[in-house]
Amino acid sequence: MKMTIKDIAKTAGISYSSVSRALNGLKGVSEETRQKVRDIAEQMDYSPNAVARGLVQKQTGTLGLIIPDITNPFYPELARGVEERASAAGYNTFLCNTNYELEKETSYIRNLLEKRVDGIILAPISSQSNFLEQRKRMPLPCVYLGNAPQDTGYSFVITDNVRGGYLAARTLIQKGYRKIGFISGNDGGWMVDERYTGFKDAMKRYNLEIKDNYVQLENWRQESGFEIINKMIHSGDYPRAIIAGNDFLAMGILQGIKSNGLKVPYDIAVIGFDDIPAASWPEINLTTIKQPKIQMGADAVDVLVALLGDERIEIVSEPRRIILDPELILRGTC
Amino acid sequence: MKMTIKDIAKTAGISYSSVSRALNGLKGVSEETRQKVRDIAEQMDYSPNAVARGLVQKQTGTLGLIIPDITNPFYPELARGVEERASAAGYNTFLCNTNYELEKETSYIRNLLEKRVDGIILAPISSQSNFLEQRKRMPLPCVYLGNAPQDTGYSFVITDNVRGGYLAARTLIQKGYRKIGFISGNDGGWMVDERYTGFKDAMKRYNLEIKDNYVQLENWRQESGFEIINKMIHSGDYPRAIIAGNDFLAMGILQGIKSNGLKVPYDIAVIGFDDIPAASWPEINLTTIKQPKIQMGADAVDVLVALLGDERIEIVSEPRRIILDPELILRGTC
DNA sequence: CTGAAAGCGCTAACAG
DNA sequence: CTGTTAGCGCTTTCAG
Repeated sequence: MKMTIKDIAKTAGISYSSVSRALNGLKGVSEETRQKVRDIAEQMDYSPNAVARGLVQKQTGTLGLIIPDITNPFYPELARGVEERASAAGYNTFLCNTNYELEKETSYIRNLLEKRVDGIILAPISSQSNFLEQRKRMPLPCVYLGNAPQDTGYSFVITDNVRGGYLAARTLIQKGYRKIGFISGNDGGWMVDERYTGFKDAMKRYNLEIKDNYVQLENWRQESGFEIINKMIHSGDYPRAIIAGNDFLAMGILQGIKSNGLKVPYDIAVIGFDDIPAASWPEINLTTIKQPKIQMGADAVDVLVALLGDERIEIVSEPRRIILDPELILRGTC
Repeated sequence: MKMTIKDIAKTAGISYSSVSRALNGLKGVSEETRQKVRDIAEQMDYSPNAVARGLVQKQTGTLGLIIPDITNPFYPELARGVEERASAAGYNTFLCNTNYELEKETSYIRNLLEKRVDGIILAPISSQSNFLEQRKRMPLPCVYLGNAPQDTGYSFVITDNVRGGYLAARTLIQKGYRKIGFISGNDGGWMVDERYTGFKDAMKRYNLEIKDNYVQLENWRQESGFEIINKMIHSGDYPRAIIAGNDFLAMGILQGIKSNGLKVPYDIAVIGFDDIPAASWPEINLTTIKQPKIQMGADAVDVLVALLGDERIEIVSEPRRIILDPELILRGTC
């Protein structure tokens, strides 16, 4: 049977509050009893009940990570970053896969609320994601990760997507490309808008025109990249360089280009976003704008923990906004 | 402030035990009061406290998933399978990344124990993984996933690795290859032994010799695949076909072969293991032995839930052993 | 059908 | 330094 603090107290012949003190390293016990208690605990293979503790302390030492799909290579690194940092900070992480379904996202939030997680890290699907818009406020400390509303009062950790878009475009422009296209998924999130804004900024800055038919905002499926570029090429009027909304899409585009007998980057250059692991494989070798994914995950935890700290001392904390720098990773596709 | 069952009771003017019954759909309340309670709960935005419930029921509705590395493309699908099924069964999943460190695995187990998870799904690093060997018994329902000891009394879900190894070898042999090598990581897990056994079986069955220098059991890093094949090729005596311990290694081998100016499969054929997503990308196009990863994850949850069911009715359950069929996925590398 | 009461395992005042 | 006591929010007998 599972041992409790009372069992220890009994065999030690002391009160169980003393046991609690001893085990938790609180002052108010002699070194002697402390050691005795520890010995007994060890020997009885005692395992403190975090559930009971959570009930009284109103802190569970757990947090929820909500992501669209762990199977999408962008998210594992994010998850790794948060899990690692969370664990180091004494938190356990609930993994929640929404499978891109808004409804699941909502139900997970409710679910995590019931489990009384201390906070939530949310990598949202789209801008409709926010619980907050639909109901009142998120009733729990929450930090947006990767994709976030910058104007509402929420904490977030993102990379500077505007700058990323700008960087991508500028790189292409400086390499001499003039006819530049932009192909991306469009889930109604904030991220795409930001990246597109950066792209537009650069084009404007260098007095280049953005042709409407060079811009396609559809979805994130790889095949969709294939099809779009294919259609562009067949139309006879296609850009000399393309910025893809993420690496996955870029890979589809790469395949589409090659399947038309064209060469990358000689006929069409491509630059992706995120720098998923595969981008660095020799077979792919994709130039891309890197997001520091593990860092982002870790930072999100730091932000959340800080928020929790504020809350504990009853401060209504200012939202913390962290915007990390993207990095151009030059490889073979541009 | 957070509402409790008592608040509801007060505003409804009834006892809080009735509220509990009403909310939990237990019999013993009139439809009338039940509806009233539900309305109030809804309107007060009541969220039941799973921690408190967990304390009394001694079930938390959570489970732990321990894996080496979510960043390794084999695991996300496993994780997806368990998370999805767990969620459907009413469980939340703690994600625990051991980063291939035995010590972390052990500390996570202790940690999960304290959190009073209902059970653990363990994708172990090596055969030393088992808590069980070191201490007495895993003090909690546990199912091994992917890599498991078949002789001890534990439940597990794996694919038939012996058959997988056999399948890989037979495929190669039937295609006419005679000089076949085996390159794999060797972490002291059971999986590699099983696959190698299958390989040996097939070679024996077809009266083929296994040359010692064609077998290299080192580690799982991709570069290691590159280096090993490189060395083999330079030695002048190299196999005409290679079975790789997993797809990642196979990719390294592929790169090594190409970097030597040799062609796949004409000069050397390659067959991998697992069928990670990248294996199906046109740029990789790797023939491989597929593990039904999502299925495995889901099955592991089913097994665990069954175990928990047994436990609840105080049955010492027989270990459940699920061995799934691997599948040959023929692509371009053999 | 409903209420009262005990208690899950622990922490946190409060006395001594 | 130590023990007593009162809950945390809920489920679950046990009476009524």
